[in-house]
Amino acid sequence: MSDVARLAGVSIKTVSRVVNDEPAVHPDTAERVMAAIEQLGFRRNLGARNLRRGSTTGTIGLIVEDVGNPFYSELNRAVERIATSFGRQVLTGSSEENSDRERELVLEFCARRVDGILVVPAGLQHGYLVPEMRAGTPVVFIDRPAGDIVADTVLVDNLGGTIEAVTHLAQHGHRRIAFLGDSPDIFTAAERLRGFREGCVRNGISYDESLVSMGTPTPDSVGDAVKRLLDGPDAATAVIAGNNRVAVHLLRALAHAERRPAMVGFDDFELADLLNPPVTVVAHDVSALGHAAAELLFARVQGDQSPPRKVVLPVHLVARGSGEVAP
Amino acid sequence: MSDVARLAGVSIKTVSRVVNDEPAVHPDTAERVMAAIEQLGFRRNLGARNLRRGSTTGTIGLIVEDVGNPFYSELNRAVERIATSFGRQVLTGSSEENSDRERELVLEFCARRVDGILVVPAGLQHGYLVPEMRAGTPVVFIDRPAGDIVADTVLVDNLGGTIEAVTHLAQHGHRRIAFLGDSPDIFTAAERLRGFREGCVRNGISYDESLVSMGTPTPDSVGDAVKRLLDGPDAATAVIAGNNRVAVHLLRALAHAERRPAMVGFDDFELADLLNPPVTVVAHDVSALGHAAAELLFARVQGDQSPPRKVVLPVHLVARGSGEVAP
DNA sequence: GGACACTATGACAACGTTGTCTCCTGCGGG
DNA sequence: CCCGCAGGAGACAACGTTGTCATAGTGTCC
Repeated sequence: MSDVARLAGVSIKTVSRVVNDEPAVHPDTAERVMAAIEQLGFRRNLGARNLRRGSTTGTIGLIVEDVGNPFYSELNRAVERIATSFGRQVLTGSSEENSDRERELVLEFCARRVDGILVVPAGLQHGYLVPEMRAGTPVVFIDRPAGDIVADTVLVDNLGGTIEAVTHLAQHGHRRIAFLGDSPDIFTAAERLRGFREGCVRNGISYDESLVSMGTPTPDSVGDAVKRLLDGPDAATAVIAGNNRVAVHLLRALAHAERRPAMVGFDDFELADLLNPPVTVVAHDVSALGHAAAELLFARVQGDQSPPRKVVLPVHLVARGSGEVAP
Repeated sequence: MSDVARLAGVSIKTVSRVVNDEPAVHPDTAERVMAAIEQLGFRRNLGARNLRRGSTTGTIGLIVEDVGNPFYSELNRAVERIATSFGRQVLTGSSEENSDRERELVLEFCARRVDGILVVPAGLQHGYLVPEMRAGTPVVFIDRPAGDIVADTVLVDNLGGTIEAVTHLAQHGHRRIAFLGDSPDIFTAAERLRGFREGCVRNGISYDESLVSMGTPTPDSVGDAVKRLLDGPDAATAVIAGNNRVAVHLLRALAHAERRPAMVGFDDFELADLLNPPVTVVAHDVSALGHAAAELLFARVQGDQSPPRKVVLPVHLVARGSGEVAP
């Protein structure tokens, strides 16, 4: 900046005025300054600016499990859209479902003085956030609630969605329904399992623990579960996939099975309608999730001091075929 | 920081020494300082630190067309992985295939003094980058080359891949092959079209322009093209989808067609193997693309001054069924 | 002609850090 | 007893900006 000032023959403050479009600069002077800026390729240092102004940094942080997972990337996109409309940039990070990594990312973002943080929490302990939140960094939890603090949260109706899935299968005559879920440490997985149990109760189906398999989904783990649950005289005639990754592994495991059970997945996914049979899912609007969370965050950024809010977005069952086959 | 200093009864410089793990601080003093830090919830301001040290900001920028597209989110993930290994954070942005937006994002990132930029360029003019690059911000182009400057670039073998696709179809007896591509303004689309033409020549097929349809893929545009190209006496018996989005729309358009042509897609996608028939694709390793680009960028960040490099990653045809049906 | 308003500009401090230099204290060796 | 040296700590400037205040010049009005 001082280089520009020297070249234009003005003071550094005048350069500042020009780059900030402040009034009270003579057009001729402004033009000289602009020319100097152009010539030197000057670009103002936003870091220094933010430091001096004590203002916001114009960035927000987004932490998800894995930015490469289509579910989270759609979320990322929705968040980015809102952030852009508020003139903010987005710093992203993948926690890899590891609470230490989550913490590290959050604190790193705080040290960078992001204006706010959106997080799909991996851990259950968020006490470390208290000082940051007290210091004025708003935090909104997405898809899963905070572990041990009260904070803004946006969720989907995991319970209701899974109940709906069970009911749908029951209405098509299924009495033995299996449930394949992610690790029960994950809120959504636990909640959906709860919904499964509740759904069984409501539909007069006796809840059978031997038809439940929970755990981080891998091709092998899901394949084994399929063998175990869908074989034998007491085999399940229908199966619910607890999330999109379970669903993918399940579909692959079933591809070469002789007898295909009815199936409903939680989370919609691309091409679900083109499979054979098309996959019935409990769908929810991931964009809306990101949208709602980001809107809430920016309300906080702009000073909203109301009590922490908890938003639960609706889900709806999309019947495509796989869930409508008889036992 | 001065609050911490006051509380601990030391100078602000000593606090600095403690948070930087500098030697020559008495253990007792350090402990007092740590306690004060804990009590006040102090977190050092990285912006101020970077300003003072004149060092790197510890961030890199990544600009893609759409962070929500699985192709780019996988890229994002690969980049993030390398960035993390170099202790950097990633700022992401979606250009939406708009060159003005691309420029805006790049300049914004530069103003934030990112250590380097990875960009899937939307535009063809990159002269605006020259001052930034001269000022020391390395830039690596991903998936598409820079328009009018020489710069590091990582591409995939679009030409070879499409030739391979045509050859594959020709070997299965197809003589009338259609090509559905994205807008020809996009480098990869143009390159693949060139590969299509070259593939026809090499396989003794007369290149028929009426079997080509280029343009931003939408369900309607692809649906119309399908009707036009796959109907009538001179209809194509096989079709090549120029990228993953064309492929998805194409599959949907073909789902209810009476006669299904053979098909090969460029870009692999999840569940391609589970469709009926499974989709043959020209696959490439998106992670490797991000990996290579990020590695190259960090080499530059760390001072590599060698001439700009151009890396072309290989592709390979994955035969799954849809490309092996006879005319 | 002096008080006043207004325009255009600059000097200087401050944002929160850290690098450099200086200072103080205690200790061991001559 | 004095000197030098090392460990521990602080004063101060500087990073690149911008907010505040001051200043000089130019009309304008009574």
